[in-house]
Amino acid sequence: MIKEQTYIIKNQDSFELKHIFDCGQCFRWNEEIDGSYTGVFKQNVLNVQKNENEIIFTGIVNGDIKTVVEDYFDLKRDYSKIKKELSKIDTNVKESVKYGEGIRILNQELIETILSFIISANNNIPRIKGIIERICKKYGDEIKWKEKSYYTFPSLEKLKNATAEDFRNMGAGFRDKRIYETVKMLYEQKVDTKKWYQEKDTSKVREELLTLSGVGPKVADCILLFSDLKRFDVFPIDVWVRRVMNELYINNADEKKVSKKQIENIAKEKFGSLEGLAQQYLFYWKREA
DNA sequence: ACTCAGGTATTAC
DNA sequence: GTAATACCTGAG
Repeated sequence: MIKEQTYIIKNQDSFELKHIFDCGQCFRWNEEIDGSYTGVFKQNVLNVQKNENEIIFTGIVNGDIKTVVEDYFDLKRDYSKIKKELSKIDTNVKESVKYGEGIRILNQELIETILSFIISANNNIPRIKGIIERICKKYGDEIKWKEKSYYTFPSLEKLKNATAEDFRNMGAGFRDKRIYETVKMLYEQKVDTKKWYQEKDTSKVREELLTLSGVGPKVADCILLFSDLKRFDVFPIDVWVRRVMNELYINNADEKKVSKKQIENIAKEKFGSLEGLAQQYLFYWKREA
């Protein structure tokens, strides 16, 4: 049932709007003048507001809002425990965890995450967001709420007739062909995404992701970490992560000369199976602070 | 005018 | 295998 619903939770730990929506994992949440955030995911439009000790979720939601919120915001996971574990590693990680204590990794739809991060390549955030919005507006479903129109991220069924040129017209630039080809591959099921959810070995899923056009190592890791595949044993390496890892553990005078392999090894050794989350705290800390 | 931005694909050693 | 290079676009 799609209708306007409200859900309030009290005394929720590890939940800060800015940390969640501004830590680089998502592109479709925007801050309102009152400090709340509004976003679209799946078939939902949601506004999230945080006061003293309560968080208010309101919007047009498809299904039971409590279930939808708990799933999307990963509320069943014990972030306090994770943060405690990470804080033991060293003072740097401890400080980064403290800085981004309200981070939660969202359970975002796989297709949306794949295409969004293909668009993110060598691009900046305002522009990434603009391209995604235009694609949603053209191919997604409209949802009206409080006199405003929102658009869902389109299904493969909706996207399958779009040409590379169409994506170019959405402002995608040289990524047009990559989006087009990946949509085609996904639609024709050249990869079996359903299987990915059962596969325990993350590296096997990663290998298949890498066959998609526009998906390289960094984008693949972002998809594994930020989509509902939810793999924490990955370590997306971008310029910020390279910088912070070099500063903290390597100290090479020329940051660009630090090899990926070196960073990966240190990450695995120091952070183990929580490396993806460590990456996120470190990334947010270094980029914002 | 010129650099830069959550990298990837392509081409060259 | 690993190292350079081109690549849309628009904001600063």
